[in-house]
Amino acid sequence: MNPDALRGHMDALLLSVLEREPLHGYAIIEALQRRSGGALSVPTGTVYPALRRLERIGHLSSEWATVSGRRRRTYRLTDAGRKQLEGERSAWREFTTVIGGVLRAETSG
Amino acid sequence: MNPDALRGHMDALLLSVLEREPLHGYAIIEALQRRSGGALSVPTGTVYPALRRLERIGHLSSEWATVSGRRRRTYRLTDAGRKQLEGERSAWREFTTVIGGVLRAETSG
DNA sequence: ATCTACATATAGAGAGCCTACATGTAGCCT
DNA sequence: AGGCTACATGTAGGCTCTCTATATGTAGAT
Repeated sequence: MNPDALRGHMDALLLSVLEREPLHGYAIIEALQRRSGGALSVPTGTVYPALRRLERIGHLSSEWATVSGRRRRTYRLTDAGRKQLEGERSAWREFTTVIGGVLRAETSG
Repeated sequence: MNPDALRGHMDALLLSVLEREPLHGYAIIEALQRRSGGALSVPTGTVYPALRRLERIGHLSSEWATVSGRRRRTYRLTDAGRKQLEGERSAWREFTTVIGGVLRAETSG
């Protein structure tokens, strides 16, 4: 998967895996990999900064926990984040329709 | 359309509009707009450098022409460009499948 | 002791899309 | 003559995000 292709879709992915339940960063990476059937291996250097950014703009909130001696930062969707996820989903549909339409275009012009 | 979403898909769009016939930059911009039903307004500052880049890596070739007093640089697909377009199309299908799958995921995990 | 899995974080690089600006022709209108 | 719009190409610089590489530390197995 070309990294550049993920641009602008990372937020949607992260919000999406957090929709059902709060997760910490490491678990989010695993969830993305599992849900994508192994196609998505998003590096920590991408995910952790992205999560912090999403928290900064109010789409996520986080709290620390210690589980069996290891510190975790667990993120959950805020109300704004849930609303944002809706927006991301409809943006995704529009995006695929538009780009897909151009790529498929067999008609004149 | 969020600019970042286009990242990594610009090449596919440009190669795609050049598939049937050679076009110059300005006409390419119009073609993208027309084919997308008005959704894509790609600025000249994006298109012209991108076309040059695609020529540099051998996916396009160009030649100058003067039409009614105005200079045009007309781009056409090379064989490599045509092959690349195939690759872009299958990459697009995989991309939408993977991301779409994660965004839609309602199943456990 | 050493290795792997778990867990978070940052610095810096790289790339590409955008805004803004620069340049010039043609044609229409006043 | 002057001004406006459409046509046509191009570059400089900014911005933002993703990635690579690196750092730090715990737990558990060998």
